[in-house]
Amino acid sequence: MSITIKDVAKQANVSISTVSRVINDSKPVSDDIKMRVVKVIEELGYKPNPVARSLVTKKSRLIGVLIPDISDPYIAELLNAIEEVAKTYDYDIILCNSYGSLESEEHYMHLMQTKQVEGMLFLTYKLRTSHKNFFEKSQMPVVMINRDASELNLSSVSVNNFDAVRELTSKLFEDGHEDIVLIRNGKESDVFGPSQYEGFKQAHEDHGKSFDEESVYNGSFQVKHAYDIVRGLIQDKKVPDAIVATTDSMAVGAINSLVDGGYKVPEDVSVAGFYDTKIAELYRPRLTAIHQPIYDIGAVAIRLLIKQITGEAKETTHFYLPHDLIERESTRKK
Amino acid sequence: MSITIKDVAKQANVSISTVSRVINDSKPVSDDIKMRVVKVIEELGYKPNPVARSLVTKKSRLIGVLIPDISDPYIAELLNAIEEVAKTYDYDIILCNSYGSLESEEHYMHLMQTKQVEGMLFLTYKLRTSHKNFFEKSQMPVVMINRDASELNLSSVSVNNFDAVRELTSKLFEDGHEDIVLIRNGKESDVFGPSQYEGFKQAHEDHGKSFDEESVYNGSFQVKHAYDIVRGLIQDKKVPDAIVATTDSMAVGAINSLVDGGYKVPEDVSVAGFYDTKIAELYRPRLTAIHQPIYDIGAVAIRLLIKQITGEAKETTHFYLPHDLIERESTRKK
DNA sequence: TTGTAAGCGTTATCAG
DNA sequence: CTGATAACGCTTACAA
Repeated sequence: MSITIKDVAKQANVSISTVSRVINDSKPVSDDIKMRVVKVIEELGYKPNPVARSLVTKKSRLIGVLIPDISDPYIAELLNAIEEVAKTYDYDIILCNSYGSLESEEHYMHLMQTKQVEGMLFLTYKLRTSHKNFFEKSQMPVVMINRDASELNLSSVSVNNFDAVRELTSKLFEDGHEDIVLIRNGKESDVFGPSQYEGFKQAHEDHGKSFDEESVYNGSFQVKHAYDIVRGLIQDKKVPDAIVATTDSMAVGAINSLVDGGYKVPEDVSVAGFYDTKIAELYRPRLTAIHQPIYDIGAVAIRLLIKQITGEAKETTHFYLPHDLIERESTRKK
Repeated sequence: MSITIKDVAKQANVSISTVSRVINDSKPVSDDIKMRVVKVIEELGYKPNPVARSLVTKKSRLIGVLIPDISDPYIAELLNAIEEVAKTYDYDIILCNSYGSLESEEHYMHLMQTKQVEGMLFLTYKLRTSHKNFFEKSQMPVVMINRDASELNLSSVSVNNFDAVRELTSKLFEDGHEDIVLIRNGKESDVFGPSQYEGFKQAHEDHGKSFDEESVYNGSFQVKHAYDIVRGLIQDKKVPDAIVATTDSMAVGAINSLVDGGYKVPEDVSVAGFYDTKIAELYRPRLTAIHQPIYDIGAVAIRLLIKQITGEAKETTHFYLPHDLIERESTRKK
């Protein structure tokens, strides 16, 4: 039997409403009574029962975070930020890992509703109609990560993927590479796919290069996939000058494949990654990559969500956070 | 205004108790009434309010998971398992990331209590008295991960770290290495430190080698730390034949340091890791490492916890899961 | 400024 | 088998 507001009231010789008032300081309470109550609370070690509280206030102080893969280092770092700032606002996180399966996502979206989370952070590999429908129906505050969700009339935060890929590709052209291949997350996945694709194309245009659809490969987030794609390239004797991967681990997969096939990186082929997760610095050669302010993306997203929950933010907005091009050892000037 | 049990009762022309009964099928309800109610529930899309439910049943269907670092790949994989099996039992996870800070851990442990989680999974770098006190007071079911917690009278699951290090070190001796160094997580951290240390020592004894305290270095979970330790070794011209790191990323840090210092791995020095996380296969040279059934550890832990919650498991037990020695390219026979 | 009492949406007890 | 009704612990009008 835990100790309740009643116990405190009795012990302090006041009504429970008074106790409630001092807990929330929602209404004026005379100083002496307040002190008395506070003292009793301390003595008894009373903690308000959040469940009872939620029942009446309809607020759970819970935020749902729906992501496709916890073990993705990018997502892990995001989570660090989310968790940390949520804590400072006294919110807790309910974590849901969908493995990218739509079924799972749907399951969780409903769960969130019934669990009365106050808002949710959403990161998906592929955005679908059923997501859209859900967000429209449930009036729950949502912010989307790593994707511009203005089309859904949702707030979101990400880097500008178009610019990032364009910049990275351009840099490679400027370094004297002619034949560049893009390995991106499966065609299916259009999280940031479209604009990355466009950025890649744009860079060709910028440098007066002809663009060939064939130079874009659709991998997946799996390392092995990138590995296999490059192995295919080697077998077909279509090894390019440079490879842009839209994930650090895909870049690593590509490099491994190249090395296993007898090529040197960056001497024979330049390879660049995306995100700049820990492995970029850890792997040898160190990865040239687009650095994303991952922690900040998470932090901005959760703050934005909390503002929406409290009503401080009304309009939906999209935040683009700045990225950087970090040159390391996996690319070179020709 | 969400739809409640009352609405269903009214619509179906029964009392709310009847509705409650069909929801939980806690008591017999005649078939026709049951059908009527079910139908109304479907039509109205009624979902019981878990908060109200919790208030009366004192059950939250929430499990707290307290860990020191989400972005540690080992922990991320653990989380995958935890999350996945929790879902099948219809529990949700509240995730708390302490960054290894005791203060944070204490904060969260109390939070768990007030949030009425039904049980918790606990993973810490260092076990302290205040943890012990907490677990004793709160009668909450707890299972400890990666550490034998029998001394706290708590259930736990891990591999046998003593055996694992002993085996790995022995293998290195058998391969002809003489001078082996152990780089483990900081001395402070005694998660698995003591028994790993003992295992290392035991291997020396097993092979009739003299053991020198000096061959044990206390790093931290940080890659950089391992890197620096090895750099120090190089500067002091005390480069050993082989290095055992108690973490894959520490092994990578060690190798990087060696390579940057002009040594070849495994030609000059053999380096072995621990855990066998993704990077072991990704990095070149591929890491020789102790493989841990990480997913299984998580899965067993959460199942055990749930059993404790439901009362199926009464006794506290410690599970040792089997490990493997995976030989790859970062070590060699001399 | 303080207290009384009516909920919040369920489950559970107890009659019928 | 079914229906009132009392909790659960708290917030919040409404009175005093």
